[in-house]
Amino acid sequence: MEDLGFKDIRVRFAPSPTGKLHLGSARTALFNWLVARGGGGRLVLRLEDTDEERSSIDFEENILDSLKWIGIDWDEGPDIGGDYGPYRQSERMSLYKEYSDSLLGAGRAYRCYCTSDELDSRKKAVIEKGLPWRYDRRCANLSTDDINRFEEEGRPYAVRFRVPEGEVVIEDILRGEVKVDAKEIDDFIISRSTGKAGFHLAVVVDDMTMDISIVIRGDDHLTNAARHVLLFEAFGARTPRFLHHSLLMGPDGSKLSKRHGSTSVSDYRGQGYLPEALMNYLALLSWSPGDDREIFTPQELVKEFSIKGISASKAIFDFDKLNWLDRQHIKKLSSSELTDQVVPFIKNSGDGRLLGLERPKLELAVESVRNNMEKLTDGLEPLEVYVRPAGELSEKAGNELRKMNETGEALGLCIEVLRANPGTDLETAERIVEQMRSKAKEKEWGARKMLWPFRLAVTGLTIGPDLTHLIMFWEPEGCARRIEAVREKF
RNA sequence: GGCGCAUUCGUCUAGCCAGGUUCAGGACGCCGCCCUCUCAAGGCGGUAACACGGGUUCAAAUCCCGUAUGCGCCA
Repeated sequence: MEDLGFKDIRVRFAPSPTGKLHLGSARTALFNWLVARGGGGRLVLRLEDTDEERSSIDFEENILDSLKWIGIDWDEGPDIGGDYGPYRQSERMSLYKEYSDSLLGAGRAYRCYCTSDELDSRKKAVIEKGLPWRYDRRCANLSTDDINRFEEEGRPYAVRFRVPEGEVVIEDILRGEVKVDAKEIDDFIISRSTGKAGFHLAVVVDDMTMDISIVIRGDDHLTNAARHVLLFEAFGARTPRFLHHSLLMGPDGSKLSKRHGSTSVSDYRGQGYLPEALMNYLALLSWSPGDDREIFTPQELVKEFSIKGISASKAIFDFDKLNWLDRQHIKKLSSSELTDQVVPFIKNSGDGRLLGLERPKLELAVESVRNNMEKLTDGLEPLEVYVRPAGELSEKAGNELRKMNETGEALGLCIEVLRANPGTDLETAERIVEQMRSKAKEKEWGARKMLWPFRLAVTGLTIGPDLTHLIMFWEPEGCARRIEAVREKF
């Protein structure tokens, strides 16, 4: 991680608990986390829960759980506290009021008594003329008389920020200096008529009082950042550096949403993706180490990550690549680790038969279907081969067996070889397969003539794991019995 | 509508800042071949891009200016 010129890096991730943790948000959180962990900084988790209608404790839990699951931890937050708390905006309302009042007192903000109906009709009129609507500053310079009259009427008021003239410069790490003419910004509301803080004020007060040095968030806030810079300046505070990363898009190029399928981290968890694979994939969208490497563990990401490697252009979510990456991470797990990962999904599937297996057998079984897995859940169906009763053939398998000549003879030879080679290790299994091959050769058969009926008889299926795994699982004698069970039916 | 940001294979990207070594490299996907008892996995090969138009320069994916498109923000 390069030196960004900060003595103390403090970054923050500030989700609204109005939905499950979205992949896009997770990506934002990841960038923050990588900057913090890679640069010896601190990551602050802040909940922007001011929307009481839509916020819920369930979503809050989902967000925290999802972050933890994917491997992101934080140094300060609503669950663990910290020196800059509280970390829920709903608990910081008096702070916002204080700052809003200070702006009011300094003349940098003013009371606006316009009702939303009045605003709407004026807006409509302006737009009909084809002009861009901005707040018309009707209340910007109210006389004392006017104010007194409104107050006597008991009219509620919002507080608007008095946007000064001039050019606003946003120092963005990815995009350089982004300049916005303050004329483009209307006098936005910093405190609603309900007394609640406006979004922009809350964000700035929080970032300021929480001593955030780099604000890393989505591109959708880039133009909002101009408002924020103005507020920082009005408060006489140091403006943080910004990094606005690109947004996550769906395959059709629009913002990733439910239309494109699952969008929440917990959905992917449920579908059997490994957390390190999802993290790896999210990091790879918009970030590259500068060379050809693509597969990274979380630790490697922290080590290799650099802001310089982030691209400013859009990122389209590609399910195929995620699946491929998940497979790569599945390959890295030991049999035992992989089994640990798969077991919860077996439990979830309600198939008790597999759970009845002894651990070594289960590991063997799981190992044998590893190459069929893109996701952990992909292992479930192929695993069923191990709990099929002996002698039961699928329709396809039965047809295949009947189709072949000299099946009986082949199966007999298989049994012979199996019984001649007791043993449960891989070497024995390999030897058995080899001997079956040589028997076939002696008969001047292709290997298929021997091995295909063997598979069909032992598993009852036309697809399944490698023969050596089947032999190790049932052991030679078990295989022989399973073959006999099939022969009885012929 | 105004403003802002972005634009290299279908997708993620390397290269761009410090122009020539690039008729543009890697990965996913797709296609083909090989391996093979099955399904996979794996190996090998192929497909496919510098948005467009002007400049600057001996030379531009790389620098500058426009245009187009996409996305975002303001409502």
